Amino acid sequence: MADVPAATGVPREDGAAPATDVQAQASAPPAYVVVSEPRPGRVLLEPLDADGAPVGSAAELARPDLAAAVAEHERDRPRWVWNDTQRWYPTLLAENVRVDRCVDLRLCHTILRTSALTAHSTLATSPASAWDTLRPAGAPAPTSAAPLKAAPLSLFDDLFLTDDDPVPPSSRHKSPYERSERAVFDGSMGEGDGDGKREGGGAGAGAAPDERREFALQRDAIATALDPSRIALLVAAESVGALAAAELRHAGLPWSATRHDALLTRVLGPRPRDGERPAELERLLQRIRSLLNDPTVNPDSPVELLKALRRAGITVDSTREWELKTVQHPAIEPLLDYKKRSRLLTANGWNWLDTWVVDGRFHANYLPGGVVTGRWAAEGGGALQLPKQVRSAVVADEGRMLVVADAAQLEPRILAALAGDRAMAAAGRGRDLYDGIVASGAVDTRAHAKLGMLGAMYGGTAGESGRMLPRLARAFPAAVAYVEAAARTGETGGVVSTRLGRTSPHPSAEWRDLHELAASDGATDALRTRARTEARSWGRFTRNFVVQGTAAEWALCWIGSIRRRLHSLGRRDGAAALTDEPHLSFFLHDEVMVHTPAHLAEAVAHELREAAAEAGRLIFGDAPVEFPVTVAIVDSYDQAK
DNA sequence: GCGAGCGGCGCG
DNA sequence: AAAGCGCGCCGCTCGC
Repeated sequence: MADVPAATGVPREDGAAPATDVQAQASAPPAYVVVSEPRPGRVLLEPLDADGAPVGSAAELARPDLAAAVAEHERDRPRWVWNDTQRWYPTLLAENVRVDRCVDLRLCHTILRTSALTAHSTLATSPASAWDTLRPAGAPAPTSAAPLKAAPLSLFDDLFLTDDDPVPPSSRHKSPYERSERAVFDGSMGEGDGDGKREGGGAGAGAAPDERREFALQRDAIATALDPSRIALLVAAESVGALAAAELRHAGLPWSATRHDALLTRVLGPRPRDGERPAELERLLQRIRSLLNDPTVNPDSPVELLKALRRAGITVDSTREWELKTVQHPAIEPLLDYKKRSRLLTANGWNWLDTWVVDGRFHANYLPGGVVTGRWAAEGGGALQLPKQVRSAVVADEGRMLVVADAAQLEPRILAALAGDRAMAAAGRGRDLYDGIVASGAVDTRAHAKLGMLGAMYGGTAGESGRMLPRLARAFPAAVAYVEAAARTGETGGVVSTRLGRTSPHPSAEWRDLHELAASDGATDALRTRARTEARSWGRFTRNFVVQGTAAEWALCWIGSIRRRLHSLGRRDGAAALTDEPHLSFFLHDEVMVHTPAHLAEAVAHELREAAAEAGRLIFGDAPVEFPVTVAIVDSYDQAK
């Protein structure tokens, strides 16, 4: 059992030592500062040493004083430990306070509760707590009219009522967490600091806030994990991602409302009055109605449209674009044109512009960990679905440039590294991976290589994609075997994990019931067929989970490294605020955009490439897989390709 | 009149 | 060319 820390008097009442005294009293700067809210409007800051034991004095202050206190502490670059980055960081950024590092307890809790690497830990085996149901804090809407959902009720009020439990013992072992987290994201790689041990220390008596108890549980889970360095890197990356997400939202994507309006006017006609169709849509509507011989049909209604098409002798099963394209009929061309332009109006039209672009910026709300695989989600404005059609409205400020980078063939490269497939690694070395697959002789064209690899990673069996699979399996047996094994695990109800240990959810109770029923003696053929369909479907999910999830981990490490490098560039350049230095302004799974002073654009491009190589090393060590990025330095987003 | 669910389509 | 993974958001539909 690990040490039970000695009790230390931790002043926590009003009048406790102000934050500025902490450094004077402590022999060494705190490794962590835990941020909590003992009661509404008050904030408690508790410095901890590298072992998680209290050091110096805690300080309680009023919420408006937080930014100044954080800025003061930040000189020592502690890791800020808080329940939810989205809850604390936006207000700090609003006061121009940037922090280097944090532990996002909410996000890390989710990972550690479900990871196969920490399945035996106290954290994972304890009954569910409020940490399991905590939703990210609702971020403030960019305008009062913005349709962001209201912030969900905080569950932390409950947490503060149950803080009398004993503090769980933290591990005596020094986890690689310290080392890898610093090496990764602080630029201290190779400095070899942080190995000095301090055993014991006080964990405080009784009244520790839930954040500290949760933090101790998480540290224990990491230290006792099957492969601590992987899960440690994952939670560090997840947390730095949370910082980056808040900074991305804070900075926003530079957006020219003028250019956007010009684009809309070009495609749709002048902005109509509320409730009216733009002229170009009206024109197309009349043509469609006339050509279908139906003076009232509404093409926005799939039900009505389908009926009208059938009356006109067009037999289709849906009104999807790809199906309509197979039809020969004069009404089809204007109909597809209508759909295209109508989509622009409803998804990214004037209403979108009014709602989401404020003072020349689109402030997307990114949700780290929002996708089950570990990808980010986004809400509000469809940030992760920005159509290529409107990217010409993303324009750098005067004197600045956009540096756009995307990871080339990221997912198949991730698979090659995961599977240790030397042939596939070689195919991607120094060139486009799909070209390399063609050069290997496995398939005849780049399009086939891409189709085949996507099919292998998504579980496609039909058509061209399925036909490529046997060839790929011969040329790259390790890679194909890897995803096949992941699929098989899912089909039989098992869980799979990414490289760093994010673990897939278990199939639902209904899924398991269906399987038991189908396996029993009296099962009908129909039931068995359904069960097999469901099994394959879940197998496709787990198959893709390992690749998409590990690619997301790569992206988190990339972003963490980029963020550190850009800040360093900015400091050397004398920038005072986040938005003065080169900063991330957009993120899209395997692509980033940096908004930078023009004179630093080349340096930024260099750092983006270096960061990609660093991400590969962090996750895969010396595996001979390259992660090249294509970089474009442009004035507007549409120029990057 | 409200809201869950669906069809459709944008992104990776 | 139109299957296979992960999302968010729109307008419409349909049941309450």
